[in-house]
Amino acid sequence: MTTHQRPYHHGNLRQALIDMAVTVAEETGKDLISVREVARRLGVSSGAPFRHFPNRESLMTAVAEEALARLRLRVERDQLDAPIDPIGQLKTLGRTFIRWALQNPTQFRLVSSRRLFEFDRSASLPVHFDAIRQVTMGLVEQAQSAGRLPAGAVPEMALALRALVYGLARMQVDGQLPQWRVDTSEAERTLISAMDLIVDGLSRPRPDPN
Amino acid sequence: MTTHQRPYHHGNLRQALIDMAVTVAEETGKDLISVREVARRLGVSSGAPFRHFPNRESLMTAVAEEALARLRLRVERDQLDAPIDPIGQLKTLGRTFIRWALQNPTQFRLVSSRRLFEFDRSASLPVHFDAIRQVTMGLVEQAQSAGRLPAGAVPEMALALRALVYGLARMQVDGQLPQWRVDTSEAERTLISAMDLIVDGLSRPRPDPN
DNA sequence: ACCTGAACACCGTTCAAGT
DNA sequence: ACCTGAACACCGTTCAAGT
Repeated sequence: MTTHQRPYHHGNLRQALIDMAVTVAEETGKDLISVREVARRLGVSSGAPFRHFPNRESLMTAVAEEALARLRLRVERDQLDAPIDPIGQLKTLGRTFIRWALQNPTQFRLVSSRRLFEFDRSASLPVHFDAIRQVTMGLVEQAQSAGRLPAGAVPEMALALRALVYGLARMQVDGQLPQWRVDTSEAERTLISAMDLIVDGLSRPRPDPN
Repeated sequence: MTTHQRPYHHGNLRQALIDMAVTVAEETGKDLISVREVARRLGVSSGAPFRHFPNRESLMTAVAEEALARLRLRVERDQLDAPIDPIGQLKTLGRTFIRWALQNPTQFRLVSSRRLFEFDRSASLPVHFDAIRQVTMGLVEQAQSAGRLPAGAVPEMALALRALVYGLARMQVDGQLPQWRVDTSEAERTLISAMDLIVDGLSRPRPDPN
């Protein structure tokens, strides 16, 4: 009976701003979105976003927080179905990371490059980040004590393995794969198989159970 | 005898714009520099830069072209003094890349992320990029036929090794190392030793010469 | 409580006019 | 040939006023 005029109050503007920020970044291909454009696309005035976020940086922080929480969840969920051996679990971790990055390039860049907000000013970002890092280090440690990975400082090996998957994912997201003669359609396959190549090259055979 | 009033014509504005763009990016910590600020800092009008570059993107392309040419030169020069064996040469290549990235973070990000210009629209960027890629693949091939690296597709192994050093360098430049408990003062050492850990873990002993 | 819309100090880019 | 400076259509952010 009432005409569906947009109401004066939006209702859930905060979440809508977070979602629209990602959409706009994806559509324009620019990481630095315009708050005015986000507001425009949501049909609110240019000042409205600033009722929910003190500035653009804090809107970007909210986007990053949501994204990293999702990655952590996916890491933890995927580990439940992973093979029993630590090498297989490390590969699963790498796959989860690469797939998430390729499916959420905007959020991946935002969370990773941190140029659009202050990572440490967030309560949740360092916590989620560290949870994933602890999973990585735990698997490296297990693999080493099972004799499946060469000895060496755990944090350094974990850093190197993370750098490998981070580098692979970023090369794709940064558009470098065409220069490496990798077709977009087979990007994910190629990245995962490049990771496997390194992990398999590093890993020692399962010790004879006798 | 004449007072040193700034002359109407700058003389070498093109190069000055390229250099000042990097300086401003480094000082502000923002990759997206303002052309107006660059002009202001050089004491020219806001329109002057557009006599030398049709738009900001093309100024950034010029910065990237200069930077990548320098990296290529450094790669080629450093290879001359590298150890004779291909594993040592691969490590030297990785070191060159990591050091360059850490010493030129702004240019590294610009060249790598490519979000501020069109990589393929440049005549020189793809050429320099490919030169470095060919060096990488050549070393991988040599190492494999000497039995020092596990067998496997050369392009994939080269991609993986590049991703490793790219990832390591980017983690530092993106400010992630504090979360990995790596102190800034020892960043370079740590990254290089993480790379060595992987390359050593991958490499097979030199075959007995008998 | 939340939103509007004018205002301010910025941008990138253009272009007629100056040297 | 190269540079100036006003102009235009944008920004992020603030804030009095509206609902």
